[in-house]
Amino acid sequence: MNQKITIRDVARHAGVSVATVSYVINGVNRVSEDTKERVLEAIKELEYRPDFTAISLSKKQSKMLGVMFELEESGSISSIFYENPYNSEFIRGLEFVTRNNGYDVLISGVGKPDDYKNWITKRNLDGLIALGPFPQNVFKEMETLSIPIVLIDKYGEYAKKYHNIRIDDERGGYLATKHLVDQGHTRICFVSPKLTIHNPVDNKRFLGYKKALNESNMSVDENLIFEIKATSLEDGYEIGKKIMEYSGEITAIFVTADILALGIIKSLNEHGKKVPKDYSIIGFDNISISSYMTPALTTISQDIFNKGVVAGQTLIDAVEEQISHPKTVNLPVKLVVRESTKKI
Amino acid sequence: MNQKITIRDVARHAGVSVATVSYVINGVNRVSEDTKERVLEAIKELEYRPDFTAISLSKKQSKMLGVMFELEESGSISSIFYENPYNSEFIRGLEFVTRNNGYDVLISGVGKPDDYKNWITKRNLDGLIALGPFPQNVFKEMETLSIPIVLIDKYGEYAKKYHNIRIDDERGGYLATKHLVDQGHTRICFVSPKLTIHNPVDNKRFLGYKKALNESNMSVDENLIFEIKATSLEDGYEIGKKIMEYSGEITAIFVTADILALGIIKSLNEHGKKVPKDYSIIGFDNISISSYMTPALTTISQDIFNKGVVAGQTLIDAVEEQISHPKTVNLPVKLVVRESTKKI
DNA sequence: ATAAGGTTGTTAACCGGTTAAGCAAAAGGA
DNA sequence: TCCTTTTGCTTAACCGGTTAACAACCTTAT
Repeated sequence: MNQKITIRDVARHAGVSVATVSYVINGVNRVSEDTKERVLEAIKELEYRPDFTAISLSKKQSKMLGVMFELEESGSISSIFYENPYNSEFIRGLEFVTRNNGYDVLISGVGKPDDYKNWITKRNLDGLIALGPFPQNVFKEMETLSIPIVLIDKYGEYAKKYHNIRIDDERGGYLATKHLVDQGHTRICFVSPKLTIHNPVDNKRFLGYKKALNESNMSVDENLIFEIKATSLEDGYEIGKKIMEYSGEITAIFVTADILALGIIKSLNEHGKKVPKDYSIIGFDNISISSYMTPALTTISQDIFNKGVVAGQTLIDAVEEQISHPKTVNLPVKLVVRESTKKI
Repeated sequence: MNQKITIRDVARHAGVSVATVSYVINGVNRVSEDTKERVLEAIKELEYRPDFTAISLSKKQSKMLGVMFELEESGSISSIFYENPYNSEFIRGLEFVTRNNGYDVLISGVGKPDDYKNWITKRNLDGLIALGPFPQNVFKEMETLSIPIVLIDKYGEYAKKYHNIRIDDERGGYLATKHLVDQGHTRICFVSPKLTIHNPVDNKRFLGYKKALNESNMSVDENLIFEIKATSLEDGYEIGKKIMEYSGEITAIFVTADILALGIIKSLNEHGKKVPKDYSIIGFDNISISSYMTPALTTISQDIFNKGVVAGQTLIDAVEEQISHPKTVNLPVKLVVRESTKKI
């Protein structure tokens, strides 16, 4: 390979010192128009491209942001991460804004306790986005990190220390349930990951579910709460079977992720049940395929791309010290009625 | 932040020189067991983590691999990239192997001609994977790059200079068409991106389509070739409308991507047509949702995760100089029969 | 005329690692 | 015994940038 062009080559070519070249590149106002032009000329002629690695080392910032989420035992990024287009769409929004600001994004998972800290330190990441659920202890570990952190869809005490981007989950839960209630349903399943203190997102949605029921003088029937292990097609399918095994009456299902709805519907179909004839079903997220399924899925829509954009912008602002105090952004949700729900 | 622990801290703490510490870390066999132990001890005590940035600078290798693909005009990564789970699944396989080898992967798009070269140089990427279609001139540009390159699903003269991972596209096209022919179909649509010299993948699949028809004494009817612009739900939907507008007879459809099939089916349904009653449809790729759609999609399956793994391993081998000459791997395809096709 | 300040540029240390070269002491060979 | 190797460790230059400190020159004010 032909030798790499360095800042020293440029300096020599322009007849100035390396410092001057550096100043020109960084827009430091210490150089005369005259020399600035000569330097710029040299840069162009030599096709000089500053080396990020060297810049990182001396400036102690890498122009790289990390995205962290749960990891499989295998050490592989959870297939669920990729299976659910929600995450892909988020990343797309994120990269849109980071790219336009000269940042690259690195994706990793939370594996062994110390792993991701290692990763952050080694790669000199400038900031971190925490996506998806992970064990509580990770948050404790995070405190020792000295880079800005943006949490996605997190609630709780620990979350207060960081920046937060989330949607109005309670309202989402409420809108979904209300829609079903308005259509005359009274036996409405709630399907979500386990409702624990560690899962406040779904707790909030559950709160909305409960609120809508209560408003119509109904109460939560514990038998209608179904728990999935992970947000995947497979898990949706499995929970669909469970629902089919239930002996009581069910006329509608509220699932906290569109992707789960797909799995559930397959299950129902295999049992000879039709949506929305036999069951109304409403999802959450409004991923792109939702409108292409048959039947098209009624769902609670959130602008996931935009969520990624806001998260990215917030993190960059924090990294570049435009903001210092923890900032929380609440994004709106709305009901999108399609074909999977109908009046009873 | 508490000062970063550097190799000099470790050296001081262990009472040796930095060189010795470096040798210990890199397993250079020049250090006595005794001092090695002291150094290791110091590393542990101080929780020292070598800085990749510094390593990159001096070793001139970044332990980062790039994934390059087409870019939207907006400068954003093509939404299609994320919309099609094919790509996500590939990346998942890729990251599985890179992660286990200490590499991180950076994703970018091909934007302005010079853009991605800039990116590669600036980030000191060790290797590159080229995914998805891009303009011919990019390949010419690539020649000036001095890092190993792995091409995914590429054919043609230019491809011979690089490593290639692909599947047996012709056989895929053949199997799909043969399946439909075996079921008694004679009026079979072929839906794919434009068949040009720049799109050899779909050309190969078309060859298989043609071969299967010819074997049964049928010939290609130009009217049954439908062209989509991009591999997206939206484009599938649009082409579905076109198919509905066609006045001649059609009983089956072969699409070169599952995601397109979803869009087409929606279109058909809106015109009151049912799959597989009115139309048999077969896809390509076997993405995860294919088996969860209604009807479940008959398709040509390729192991996309594995494709990512093989691509990653090949690139790493090339980077680490385990292989020098261009290597080509052909992965198998197979027919997966589900519900979207039936005997006429 | 001189001090003070602004403008434009250079020198050299530094970021945190790697590694060629050098050197002393121990081991091996004649 | 003396010379050559080997072993074990250190010194210092280097990777490609940034930036504090300094210097020379040119204005302007007093």
